[in-house]
Amino acid sequence: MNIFQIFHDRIAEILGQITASGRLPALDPARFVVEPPKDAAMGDLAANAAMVFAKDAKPHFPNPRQLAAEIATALAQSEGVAEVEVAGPGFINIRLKPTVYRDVLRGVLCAPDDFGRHAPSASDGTGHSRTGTLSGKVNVEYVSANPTGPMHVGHGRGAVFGDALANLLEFSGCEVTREYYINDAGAQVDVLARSAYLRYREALGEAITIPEGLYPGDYLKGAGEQIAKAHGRALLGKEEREWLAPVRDIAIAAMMDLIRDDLQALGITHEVFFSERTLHEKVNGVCEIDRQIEELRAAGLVYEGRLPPPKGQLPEDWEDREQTLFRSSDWGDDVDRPLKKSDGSNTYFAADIAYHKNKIDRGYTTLVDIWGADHGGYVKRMTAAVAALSNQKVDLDVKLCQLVKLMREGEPVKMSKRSGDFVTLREVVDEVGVDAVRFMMLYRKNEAPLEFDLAKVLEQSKDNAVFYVQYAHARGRSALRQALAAFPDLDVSATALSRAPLDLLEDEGEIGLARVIAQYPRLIEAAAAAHEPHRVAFYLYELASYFHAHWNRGKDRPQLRFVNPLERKLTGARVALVVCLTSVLASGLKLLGVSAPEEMR
RNA sequence: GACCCCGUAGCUCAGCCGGAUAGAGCAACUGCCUUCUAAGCAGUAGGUCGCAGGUUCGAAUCCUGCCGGGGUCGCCA
Repeated sequence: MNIFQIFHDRIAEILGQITASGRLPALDPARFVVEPPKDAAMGDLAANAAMVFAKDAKPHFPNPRQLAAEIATALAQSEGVAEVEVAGPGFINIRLKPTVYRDVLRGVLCAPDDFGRHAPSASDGTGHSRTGTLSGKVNVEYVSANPTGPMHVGHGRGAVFGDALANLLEFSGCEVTREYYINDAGAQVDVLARSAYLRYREALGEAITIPEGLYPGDYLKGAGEQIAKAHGRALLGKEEREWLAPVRDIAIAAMMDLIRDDLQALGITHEVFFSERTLHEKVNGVCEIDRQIEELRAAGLVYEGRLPPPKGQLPEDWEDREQTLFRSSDWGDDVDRPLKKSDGSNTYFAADIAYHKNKIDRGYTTLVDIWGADHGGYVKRMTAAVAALSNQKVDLDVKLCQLVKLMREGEPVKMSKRSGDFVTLREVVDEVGVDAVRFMMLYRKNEAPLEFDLAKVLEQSKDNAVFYVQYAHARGRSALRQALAAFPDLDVSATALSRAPLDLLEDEGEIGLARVIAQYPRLIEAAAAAHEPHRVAFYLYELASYFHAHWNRGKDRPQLRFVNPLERKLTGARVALVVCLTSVLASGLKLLGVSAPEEMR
């Protein structure tokens, strides 16, 4: 039950009636919003419809306040409305009867897991929000780290972000596929293979030194042993071109096992692992990438031509030559982009075109790619490509995650050079736990840089948002346990709680809590439409803070406490409220992939 | 040189397709509590929203140009 949605619909209906009376043109209801007012003293809901439509209404309503007044009058008759007033330049402020919040709470109690959820319904029109489509098949591609070593902290951010976004979209009614694009083609995996080959020789007893340019990490020892196990001494002394492919296969598989373990430690699983190499594999002499290029050429999107040299620092080996170009500048990119390297092989972009075409062909209506910020320069061409490939039918939203700066007590953590590596994601997860990592990485906009303080996230204090939110949940669960201790026969089943005398919830703090709870569905919809899971984290913090503040008032005023051994009915009503609260906290935490503990001890 | 992201309180950051007096936490200052409702509570103070224009009834939000920080810039993925 989304009260904001309900009143948006009602106001749209009233506007429709005014239109029918000939005093307004037909208007798009998606243009106005119903939102919580700036200040709770102004009421429960605020609508800006009269101001948004001021221009259209001018002939019959010279100023927005007059239109607002007419809407307000009609709205005052509406169910659940206590009072409507026009304020400021033309806001319509609605004060609700307390029964509305009781209905909301009962809704939560009856179906705690579904509050805020949008069923994957068909075309009832409600799947479309004002900012994005919240229905249909969505592919979220995230992590997609090169299979050349364990994940580092930066990868972790994209991983957590993508996973939470996927959860959020699923909860909002989309059919979501979580996908990992394995960059298992190209020079980097050859370097990996050469590095693994050294480890293979090492596993067979040779003393090795790892030259500059190869991966020195210890994590390749396992791969070396696997190669030794599979091939014995057979690969020793052979030419690289003989051992490269088999070694590479084993090394990549080993690295993917490593990465999958890292992801598992973060609670992340993908449904699809898509191998870039499959796009390069030739069938009857033609690979998927070439096939796509030729299709695009036939469609006039690919041509042979020259590119002006890049301004600024000119690459040393720049040579002006004719090459195969994708007409991305026709679709919003700055210049056309090359698809072939000088040696005739395909560029990464060419492979990515084929890959995204594959996703389009699998029937997704929205594609979301999660990339590191260093790939920012790549966004336009990919967006252009998807637009061209799908004839603008499919949306691509690329979300860039900024880098993570690891701190400890405010001091930057030194990157360990020990294994030729940085601080791995696994080390961080092992040190502070998956909940802290996930929550903190989501407690920031994706495009803002993130400082992650290893000491702070373990603090058990209000300064630490993870703790604060989880504590609110634990505290709520504890209240429920206390109620059961005071009234052992108290029925806390969903049906019983939904029949609790909620009209006894009269305190401003209780009503305020209900008000924030009622905002959850709206928050979810907005966060999902904007592809911004961080909003969920901030909402949870706010909800927790309302709860803690109310709880603290009970210290001085015991009559406000949730459990009162002398007041069975009142305790029942407050327990119902607390169950609503913990349900919403648990629901939001689940979307973020963070646990909702029963206690913090 | 071009493109992308960022610039909001001393610090770290929110601010939901333009909306009412720009918010929170930390730090600072002032009180309160010394608990059994568990790792404090309440309050005060603090901002030319980088700068300058523009769009409009209205701009932190949209547009343009600067300034500052970061990133990227055929044949790395």
